[in-house]
Amino acid sequence: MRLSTKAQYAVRAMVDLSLNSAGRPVSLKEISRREEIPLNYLEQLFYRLKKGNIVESVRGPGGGYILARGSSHILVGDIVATVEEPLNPVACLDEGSEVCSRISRCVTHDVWKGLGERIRGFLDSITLEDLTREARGVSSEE
Amino acid sequence: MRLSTKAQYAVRAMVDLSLNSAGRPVSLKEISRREEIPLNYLEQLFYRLKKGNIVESVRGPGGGYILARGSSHILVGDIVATVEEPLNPVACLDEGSEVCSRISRCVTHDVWKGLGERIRGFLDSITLEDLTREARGVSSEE
DNA sequence: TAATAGTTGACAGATTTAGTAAGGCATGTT
DNA sequence: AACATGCCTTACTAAATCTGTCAACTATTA
Repeated sequence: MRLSTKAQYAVRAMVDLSLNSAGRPVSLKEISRREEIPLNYLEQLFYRLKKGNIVESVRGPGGGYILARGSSHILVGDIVATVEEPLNPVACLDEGSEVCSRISRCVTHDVWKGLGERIRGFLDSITLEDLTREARGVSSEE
Repeated sequence: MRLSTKAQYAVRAMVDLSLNSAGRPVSLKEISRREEIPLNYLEQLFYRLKKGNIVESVRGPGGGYILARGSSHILVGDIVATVEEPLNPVACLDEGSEVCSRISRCVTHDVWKGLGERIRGFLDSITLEDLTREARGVSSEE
């Protein structure tokens, strides 16, 4: 029941972006250095994040990425779902899946379905703004 | 964010066991046939389930497995945690892990911690009895 | 003592994941 | 126009994990 590093990196990178963008675009190079995430890997993640309308890119020298909307309107669940395709705990909850097998199928099916809903519900209850605010608090305490 | 088939199989097998044990032990062979789960794989699972004190074994002819306690006292979370070792969404929540890296660590750390608690909480809110009762209802409806 | 059934460890094939590499494209500055 | 910056995209590989198989062993009962 592990979350991929994609999701972990993506959330960390988004917090970093939100924290360090003072109106200007933030380059992946910066984020890569600060968060110690391989640049090429970040590029893959931001390619998806852009397609998911979570960030926008600014090309050319001095370019980089900016948030597509206010951080209070970006949910952690959005970020995770964008980079980690199937957030469902089991395969038969995905689109166009076969009917599950045998007797107790519907029973356990509902359990996994409920679990998936809880996971999404929790991640959707936290905004990027929440994390950014908390991060500011944490770093100023030490 | 997938649950392993181990966990899925284990829960299905436990429902089957609970449903078909009328006082007598149920052999893995039976469960394997009904649930279409490879026998050798089931053996591995029940080896763990026994060590986790969820089932007890009866050896010899006519032997098999029985529940270690009433089905209302067996939680789905128990079953899943027993066969799927780390139920934590990220590695740094496991025992004896290193400190996470860089700035936003504590922030995202708490998110994953909360997520893990929600997952466990949900799975612990469902008993084997719940599933068994529901399974009886489902099969009699068709 | 033979048959049944659980016990246990080793292992292999398939799949997924994490990360690397490399080249192309678009944009702004000089 | 040319160059530098930095995003965009595909392809690939090494490692880890997952799923399932094999095989031999031990305990129990008829």
